[in-house]
Amino acid sequence: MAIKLDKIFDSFSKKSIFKNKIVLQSNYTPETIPHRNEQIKQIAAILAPSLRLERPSNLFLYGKTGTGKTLLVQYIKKQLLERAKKQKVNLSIISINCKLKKVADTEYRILAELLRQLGEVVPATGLPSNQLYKRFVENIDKEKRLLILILDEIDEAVERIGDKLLYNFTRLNSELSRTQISIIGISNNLTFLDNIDPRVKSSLGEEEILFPPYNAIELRDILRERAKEAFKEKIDEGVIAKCAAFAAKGHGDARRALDLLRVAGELAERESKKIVSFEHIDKANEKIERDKILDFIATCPEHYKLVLQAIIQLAEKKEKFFTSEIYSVYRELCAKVKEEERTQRRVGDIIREFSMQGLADLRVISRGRYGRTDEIKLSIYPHIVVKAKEILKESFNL
DNA sequence: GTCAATTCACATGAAAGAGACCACGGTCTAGTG
DNA sequence: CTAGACCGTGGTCTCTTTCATGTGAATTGACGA
Repeated sequence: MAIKLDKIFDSFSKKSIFKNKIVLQSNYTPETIPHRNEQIKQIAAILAPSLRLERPSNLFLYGKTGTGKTLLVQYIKKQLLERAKKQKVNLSIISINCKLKKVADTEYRILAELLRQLGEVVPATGLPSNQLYKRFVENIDKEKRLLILILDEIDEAVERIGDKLLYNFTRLNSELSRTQISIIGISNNLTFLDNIDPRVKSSLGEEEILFPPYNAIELRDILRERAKEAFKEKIDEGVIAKCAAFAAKGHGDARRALDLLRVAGELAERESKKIVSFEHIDKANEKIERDKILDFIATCPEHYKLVLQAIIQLAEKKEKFFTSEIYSVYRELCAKVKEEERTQRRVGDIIREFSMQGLADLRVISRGRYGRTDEIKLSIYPHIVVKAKEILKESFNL
């Protein structure tokens, strides 16, 4: 065993094809951000007053995933803080990602996370949230300063907990005597502002900036720049183009493109190749997809697995089927495994979740006199289904 | 033949409950001087 | 007298159930040509 591992470690450490892999990770902030000059200028102009301790307008950024919103805001945050330090301006910027599960996806957790970033110790649960709110207000109002609050992916949070908290935040300035606060909201959902409290909308959207998706050419520039940093050898232009094309086919998601390149690099490395080739991109694309799905399956709760098992069983017999069919197969499975069955209402939600995760295609169809139901289709590749079945089999040791 | 009403079989939404986890303050114990 | 163990209360969070309401087109049946 030891010898075997040694071998693997050797081949691994001997010749990495990466010079600096971090560059390809999504949380990396590069020196330059191509094709976003317009947005940088706008945001910088809007936030500039903060350096004179004047409250900048609230700002709302929206655009699809991987269009550089978060990246850009983090970049400007860094610059602003440096500048503020130099000019001795009491400026604080805290940013949280409202989507992070178990971190900031509820009202309590958002407040707790904010407080933590302000240096307080907050228990994970147990306190009433209005107490946290009070503590938050007290904390930021301790001394005169300007606070910029970056709420990343607020659309996710509002969907879960409503716009009450957001409303409170926008009204916060009237509660504060010393500190001024402004909010930067970031949303992936383009229509997010349309269905929230109009008071919040007008306040939060004092300034709005749209991030359009990158096209293939822009993606190529981004990739080329990062690849130069990340890899030892120069990456073939064709490979980069292919990567870009893959990502552009979606909706111009730069994060995806970078992931693709990184995983392709890892694959090439594992094969002890010096350069990344076309095939690696294809394989990487597949691997990312597969890992995502299998990981979800492996970690999802028991009854999700049972429902999925039911879907897979049905999919072996026919292509499309209805909720009720899944439910009856699911009930049989529950009986077999001696699990208490969930209601159809619940199973319907689980199936919806699967479709969100890209495991199934779900379409509401009306069969006229014969009712209305969901038509479901398994939408994972056969070779992944095989793996999925293994995982499922193992997890309820049938 | 046409057209609106009916009807089916769920979807979808809202609310609320169960049970796990946790903080806090009060009370009870045991150990100390 | 005091530190720590132990309780009860009240809070959040996730998963789930219950109850209520919504929905789109095939079917039905009334109606007029």
